[in-house]
Amino acid sequence: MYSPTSSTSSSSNMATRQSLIRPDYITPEAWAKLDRTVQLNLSKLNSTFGTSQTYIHDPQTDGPREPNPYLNPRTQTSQNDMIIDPDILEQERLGTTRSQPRRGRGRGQSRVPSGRLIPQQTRSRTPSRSSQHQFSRDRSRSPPSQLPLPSMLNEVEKRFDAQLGMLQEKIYAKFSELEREKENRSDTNTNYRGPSKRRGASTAAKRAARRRTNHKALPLPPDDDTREDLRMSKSELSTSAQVAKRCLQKLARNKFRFICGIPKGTNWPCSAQDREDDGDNDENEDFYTPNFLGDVDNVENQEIFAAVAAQVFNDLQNAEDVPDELTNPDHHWDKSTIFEFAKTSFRGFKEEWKKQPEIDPMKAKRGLEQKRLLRWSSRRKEKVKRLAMMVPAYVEEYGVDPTCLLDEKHMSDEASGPEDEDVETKEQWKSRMGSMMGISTPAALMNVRFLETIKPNWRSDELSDIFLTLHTSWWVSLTAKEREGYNFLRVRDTGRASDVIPLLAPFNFGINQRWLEVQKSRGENSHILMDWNTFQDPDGFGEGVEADALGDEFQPGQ
DNA sequence: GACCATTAGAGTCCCAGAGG
DNA sequence: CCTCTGGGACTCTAATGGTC
Repeated sequence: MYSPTSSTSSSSNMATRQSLIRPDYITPEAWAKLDRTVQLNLSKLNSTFGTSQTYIHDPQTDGPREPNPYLNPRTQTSQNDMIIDPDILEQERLGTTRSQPRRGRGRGQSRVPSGRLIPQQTRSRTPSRSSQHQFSRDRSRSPPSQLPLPSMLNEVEKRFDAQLGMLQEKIYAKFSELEREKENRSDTNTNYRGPSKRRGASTAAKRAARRRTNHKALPLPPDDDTREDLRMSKSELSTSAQVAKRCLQKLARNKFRFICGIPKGTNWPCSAQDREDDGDNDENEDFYTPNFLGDVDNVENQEIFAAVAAQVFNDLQNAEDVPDELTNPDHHWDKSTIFEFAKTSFRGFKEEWKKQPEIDPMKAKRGLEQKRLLRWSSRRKEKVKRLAMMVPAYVEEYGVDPTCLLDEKHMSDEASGPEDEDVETKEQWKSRMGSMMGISTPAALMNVRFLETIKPNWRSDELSDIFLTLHTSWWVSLTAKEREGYNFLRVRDTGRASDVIPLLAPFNFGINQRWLEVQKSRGENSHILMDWNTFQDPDGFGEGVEADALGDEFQPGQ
């Protein structure tokens, strides 16, 4: 790239003779005080990264073949490591010139002049222009090119044309999108005076426009603040946007599994190598394998995210395939949204991958424990719902309302397997449960499943009795047919108990005081038990019975 | 970003009833 | 008798939010 200070002359005289260009961010006073060398360097930087000063081409000092660098950016794109700022070409197409700094640019970046080339840092394999300039003296010692100058120029021109062709495709695609946005605007705003549709569009853009006419319009990028971006966190989204986000996330997740060839319920491979060693190479070689040792920034993983984004986005190009949840024009999402969702899925899959015994035995064990806790938790919640249904009957029979006692944390747990499979196998456990229920034949055992009730040691017999009364009342209320629907048999009083302390202190009467004394003497759970024995019994229960009896002459059990 | 607990929702299993 | 459908209970998966 030509710059005012990149004269072909290498003599120091030439350098000092050159007109040094003061960057406009340095005042003339400050400039005058600077060392000549510093001025030269700043001048070079200014010319390389942009200046607002107008440079008039002087054939006498610049040479007859050197173009004015700021007149036509296309003439400067013969380097592989440079790309054209798409906005520039877009402006050229529109015949407009940007006179204001671009929106969203930082202060320093806004100094970049219109029409300059921007370094393509991520792909650059050759030193940037500025660094080449800095080492121009070294370069001058390198052997001269074997190509004569006109051939070199032709070669450069060819490379430029090829690169420009690709860039134009991308730019016109973007431009077409902008056009579509304007079309949409013009539907609601008849005062729109933008370029007429299709005029000047390339063949590619026209083809794209024709394709679009057959497709359902996808959400456009937000042009104002009213559209909800599905990348926002769930709590920040409206209900409909949450539904859309869930839908798109699911599409990304399913596509992720699909292109990796790992259906739901299948373990993720430990590595690509393991997968190859697994046997059917022909089958596996078509699939991506995530690198779970890496994170979301890993190049291999990013490739997968990009593939997921591209394929999901492509799948949604047909109107028939777009789920209703994703057709709301008030929601914004695009390929980058799907890319982000693929990252989210990856994180989940990585956790899943880690929970394999061969990857992390401890985590695998913990994962199984988590699943068990989840099952138990959902059973406790279901139990509270059932007991709550029987409250009216309880009130009718005993005259007191037990609703305040019903909390999921205070329900006893029910296990569908042995406490420790290393001590007792599942079959042994089932056989033991069967014998307690009077079922001993293997054939009969085949058809039943058991839930072993675990006695919570912290709970008093009085509170346990109330829950049992409610539960029995619910069970009796069912028809024989309904009871048959519950194919789990509950086994009580097996001796299995738990010292797990609920994180919600019960009413005083609900506490097993002997257990509490032992726990307090140990001291290890004193921080959890701080507020235990501080909740006075409600009317009709525990000490509340006496108070209630004095007031209402009521006795429990009436 | 890892880890964990919680949550929503989908999947699975079993059964009953309707209809051919 | 077979198939389909719907419902309930239970289980599992994946997302989410909070904390570190």
